[in-house]
Amino acid sequence: MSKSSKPKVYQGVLEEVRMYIRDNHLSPGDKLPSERELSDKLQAGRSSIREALRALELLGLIETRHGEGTFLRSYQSLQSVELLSSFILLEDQTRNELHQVKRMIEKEAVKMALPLIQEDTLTKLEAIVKSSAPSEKKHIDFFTCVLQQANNKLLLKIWMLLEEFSHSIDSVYESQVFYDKLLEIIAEKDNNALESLYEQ
Amino acid sequence: MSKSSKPKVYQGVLEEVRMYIRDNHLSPGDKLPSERELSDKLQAGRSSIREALRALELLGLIETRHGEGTFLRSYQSLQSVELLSSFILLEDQTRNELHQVKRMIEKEAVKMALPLIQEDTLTKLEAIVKSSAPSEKKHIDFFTCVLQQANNKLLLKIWMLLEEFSHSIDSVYESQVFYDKLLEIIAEKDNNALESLYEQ
DNA sequence: GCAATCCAAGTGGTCTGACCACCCCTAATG
DNA sequence: CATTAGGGGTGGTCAGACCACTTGGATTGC
Repeated sequence: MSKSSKPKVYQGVLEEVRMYIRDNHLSPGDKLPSERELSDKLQAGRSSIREALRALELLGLIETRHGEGTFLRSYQSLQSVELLSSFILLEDQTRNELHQVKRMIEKEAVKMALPLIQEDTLTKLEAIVKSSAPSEKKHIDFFTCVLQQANNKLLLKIWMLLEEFSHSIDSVYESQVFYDKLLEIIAEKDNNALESLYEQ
Repeated sequence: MSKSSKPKVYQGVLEEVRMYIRDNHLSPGDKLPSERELSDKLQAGRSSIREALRALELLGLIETRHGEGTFLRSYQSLQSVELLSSFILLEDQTRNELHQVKRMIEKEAVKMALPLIQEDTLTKLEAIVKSSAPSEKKHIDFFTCVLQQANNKLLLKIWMLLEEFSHSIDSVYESQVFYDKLLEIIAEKDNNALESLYEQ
């Protein structure tokens, strides 16, 4: 007759830990009680405690240091994004969609970076384009640089993940002419030309 | 002399499980090997297996049914959203990045969908915009529809993920005027106007 | 023959206790 | 006084034991 399943211990632990953090006003960097202590206080087996802590760790909410303890951690790592993305990509990585999304991000990254690009970055990009490296490395170097300028770590991370996956699936990169034009567009900060370049 | 810490078993298990899913072409709903079987195959204690599975469960990537087994699950919602939001307040920087990326995807999704949008979809969007639903639901409905038309499941998933994060943290949505204009742009399939609308 | 029932096997859920590896601090050592 | 050895605390891992729940086939009763 029951509809909802029995709550699991580790979920209760998550709740308790959260309250502990709130009630003790813990800030990033502060230490949490040890696993054995939590096990004691919360009346739960150490393994259940660990299941909860491991989950929090994977989410990037805490950090454990062997021999030292478990510490609260500021959430900026974007760690969970990485994991989630990789599983999302597992499901149906149709080449076309992947390629389309990646290309879109690259285009928009350039657009974001445009107002922020300085002379030195430009020379750096130029060097990359003119180098004799394989087109794959060239591509990665180029857009890594652009994305850094775009000043959005989240976007950078997403792009790197897509890049990695696309690398293991197919390897379609742009032509030399493409990069030349792109460089020109960046130098002149021409938004419309950028759009047209990516139209094709 | 080693600098990087020893990799933990449960992290290896995560990797293995991911590969297992890929190599066996598992789809959402399919069953994973039992904990004991994994423990056997991967040469790891059952508790380590469980730490990995619990983490995946918290992320909403798998579902475990007592007495039945563990199943792959299509990404629906983070079990952990409340955790994330109540635990840590995202840094401003990250928050902005999130918002920026999400907005960018929405814009590009419209662009992708433009050539594919039919009369009936347009009426549907119109209904959403004119509805009296809270702006949050309106936003989600609107872009879910757009993203479906854009015909790129990957982008849809990425967007849903971001939307969920953003939802638990801040709730800045667009104004009514914004949607009206957007609708008009879609009706007229005006790419340039779209860019300008999103400039601000 | 067919339906209802029961039970054993398989699975997740949890706890306990035992080691190991690692970090830190302190007391003994030189 | 500096160095070192050791002990205690902490996370990391494993093995084994139960329990609770689901399922499906064997058994039973009609």
